[in-house]
Amino acid sequence: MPKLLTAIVDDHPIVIEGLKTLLRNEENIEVVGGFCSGEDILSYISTHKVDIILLDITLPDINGMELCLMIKKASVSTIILILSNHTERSIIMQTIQNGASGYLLKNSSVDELRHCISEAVQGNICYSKAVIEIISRPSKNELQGTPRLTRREKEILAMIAAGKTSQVIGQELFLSPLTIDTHRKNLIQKFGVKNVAELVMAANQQQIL
Amino acid sequence: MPKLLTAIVDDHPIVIEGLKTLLRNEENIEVVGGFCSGEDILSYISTHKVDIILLDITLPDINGMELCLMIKKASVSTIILILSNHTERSIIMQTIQNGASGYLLKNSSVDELRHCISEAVQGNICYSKAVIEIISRPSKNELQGTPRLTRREKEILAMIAAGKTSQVIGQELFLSPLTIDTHRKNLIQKFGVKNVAELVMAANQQQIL
DNA sequence: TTAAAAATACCCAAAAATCAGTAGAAAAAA
DNA sequence: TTTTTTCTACTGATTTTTGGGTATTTTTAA
Repeated sequence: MPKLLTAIVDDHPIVIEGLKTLLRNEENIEVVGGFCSGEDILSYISTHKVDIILLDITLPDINGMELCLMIKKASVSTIILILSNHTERSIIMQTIQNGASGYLLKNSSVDELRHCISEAVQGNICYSKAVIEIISRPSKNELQGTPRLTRREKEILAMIAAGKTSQVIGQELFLSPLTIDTHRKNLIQKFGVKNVAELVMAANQQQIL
Repeated sequence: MPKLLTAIVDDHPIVIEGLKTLLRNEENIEVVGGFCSGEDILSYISTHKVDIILLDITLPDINGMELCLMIKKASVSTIILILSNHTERSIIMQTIQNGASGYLLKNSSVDELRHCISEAVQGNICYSKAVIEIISRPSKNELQGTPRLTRREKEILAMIAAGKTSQVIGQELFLSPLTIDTHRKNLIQKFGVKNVAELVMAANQQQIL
């Protein structure tokens, strides 16, 4: 079985060296290079085959999330594992959406890295424990500040967010536009916001929409 | 090693029976019951220990995403695997955020189900192949629909989303409110929407805000 | 069954947003 | 340096929203 050609992309050369050392003992992995910028890795993969890329989010020229997309565009079969210190869920989700096969924090154990690599080469998506916690956790936070909306209110909120005016909503629901105005008013009050722009924003943050 | 106590929640009894049959041969799994509603499973777990719940999204009384949260609130240690036909990424992401440990489509193979269960009991999050494709595939919105915004437009968009009116924004940026109106108009045009509600919604979906 | 919550509908007035344009100045790109 | 884009600002008319209320009916829950 041929070794997995692995590239490391990180703006800190020390991190690259550390990873190289850690992976030196892995039987099925061969580190083909360390790269400090998005530019570098993109130009490398245009001429060389790479099976796995360990990718940081913070890079000098381009952010790792977008780089993900570009790498995948250049080479679909290359597996990307994010190795980052960023703990925001939005970033994690974005990378996965952009084609990454996993996300690990930099303090992950070698075991976790090994496991994620093996899962990833099988076509799975794999997160380190700490990342799973992040993904699973914030729902509580967001749920607490969430006002309880009635069925009608949720329905109308969605229609407002779709850009419909009170008149239109009234027509579609066979209600008086004045009723919709009342619901709109109540929504704005429940969320403690000033207008629909802020309302839609808040509803989005609380994942109601 | 004790068997994993497994509950099946689905509004179609046939699906429950099918799963029971499929899992009958599994050495480490014992199906403790099939439940047709959120109510049923919630009342069951209040008095019985359950290790794994195979959960459908479509249920008569409550949707599976919210049920996830409620189950986790009632019993943190219970592992939830979603078994659904819904293929929208937003639903998949939502369940994971609400504490599910995996998501499989109903046409998944038993092998996949087995693999996901074993990953899940180890504390990992696991998706079936088809689901990974959905997660990885960038949505139409994201591929084409993101308009290029100027610095000023981004700035003003954020302020609009914060619920500020043109007057207020104008004051804060030392610009005429009429200028802000123009920017607002351009934003609405660039996004191809009708008003700020839809604008904020679109900006959120495209992760600009 | 009775109380509470939700859904419905209205009034008035002020504030804000939307539509449909034009247009000069400044900054960035070619 | 020229061209293009961005940023700025305006007119004027119309529509919509927002803020302050009230009030009846229908559901839902205790």
